[in-house]
Amino acid sequence: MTEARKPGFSDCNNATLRRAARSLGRFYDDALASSGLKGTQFGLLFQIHVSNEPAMSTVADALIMDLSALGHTLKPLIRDGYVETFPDTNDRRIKRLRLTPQGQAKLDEALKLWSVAQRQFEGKVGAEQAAKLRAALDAVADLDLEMPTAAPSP
Amino acid sequence: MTEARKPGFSDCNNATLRRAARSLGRFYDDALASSGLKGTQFGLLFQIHVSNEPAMSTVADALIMDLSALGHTLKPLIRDGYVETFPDTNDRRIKRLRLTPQGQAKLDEALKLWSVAQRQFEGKVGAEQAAKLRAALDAVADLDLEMPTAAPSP
DNA sequence: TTTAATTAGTGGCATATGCCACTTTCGCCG
DNA sequence: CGGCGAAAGTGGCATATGCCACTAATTAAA
Repeated sequence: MTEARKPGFSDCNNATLRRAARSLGRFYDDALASSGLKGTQFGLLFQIHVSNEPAMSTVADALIMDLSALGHTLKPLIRDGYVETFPDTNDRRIKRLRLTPQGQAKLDEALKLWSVAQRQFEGKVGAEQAAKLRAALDAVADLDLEMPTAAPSP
Repeated sequence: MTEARKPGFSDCNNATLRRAARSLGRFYDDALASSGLKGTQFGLLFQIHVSNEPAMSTVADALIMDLSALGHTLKPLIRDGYVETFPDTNDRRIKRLRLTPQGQAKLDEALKLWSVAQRQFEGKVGAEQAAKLRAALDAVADLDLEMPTAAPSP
């Protein structure tokens, strides 16, 4: 036996990941609080900002997020006038996204707050280490995980 | 020139972590689907299982979760008869938690499904690597992060 | 011991996410 | 061309999480 495992911390990769996400999420949320944005909203605005008037499905894909979940998450941002949608000229199914001027301004404001949190975090764990962790997380996120369900392809 | 670069989306530790959590969460959720439990519920049942009739605040603490959030998350599990509460004999403020026999059975059932997912995951990234990642995540979760902008304590 | 400060939970409100059932469009055939 | 299956979104339902305001019970002060 290795050691007396502390009774409470499971080996579950998922549980560990969620726990860390809750912890870090609160930190970033606190940092962004004065802007009125949550960490997720900031991330979403940023993703739209760096994309080229992306379709909703494109953003959902990039963030590995359910399309309907994206739709829901987008609502408060549209309601508050930070994001607007407009139809694709070629495919009427597609709704493209872009930041409004206010959205752009809000993002700029939030970026300042974000960078403080980011520096704070990297100061604690080290920029190197943080980069490595992000790389590992991206690798995990992009894994092609599939449960060995019955009947793969007949 | 330290500037002139837009912080790539992937530079945000929080966004990267959430993205990975969404991805992995879906995988574990899929694996547990037939049990009717979500990954978070499984984790919560497990935490209660390995603890000794813990108080709600103890569980919330272990999972780095807001106490009220725990209360909400607990509701469906109590409603479905997997968890029950009972008052602490010494401190009437405290509500302790335990699994019901059905909860225990459901956990046993879910553990089988979970281990398949867990093996699947570790088969992809390697058990060593997975353990390292969990350690890194636990370290991040337990960091004492605080924004320096907080009011100076007199 | 009466009171102030703290701790444990609850309930309400708001966002975050997912799945499923539908609807509208497209693109691809036969 | 007409129909069919895939793709993009929407809306509803349910869980996941947090914060805030409030209540009840304890403990530390005065």
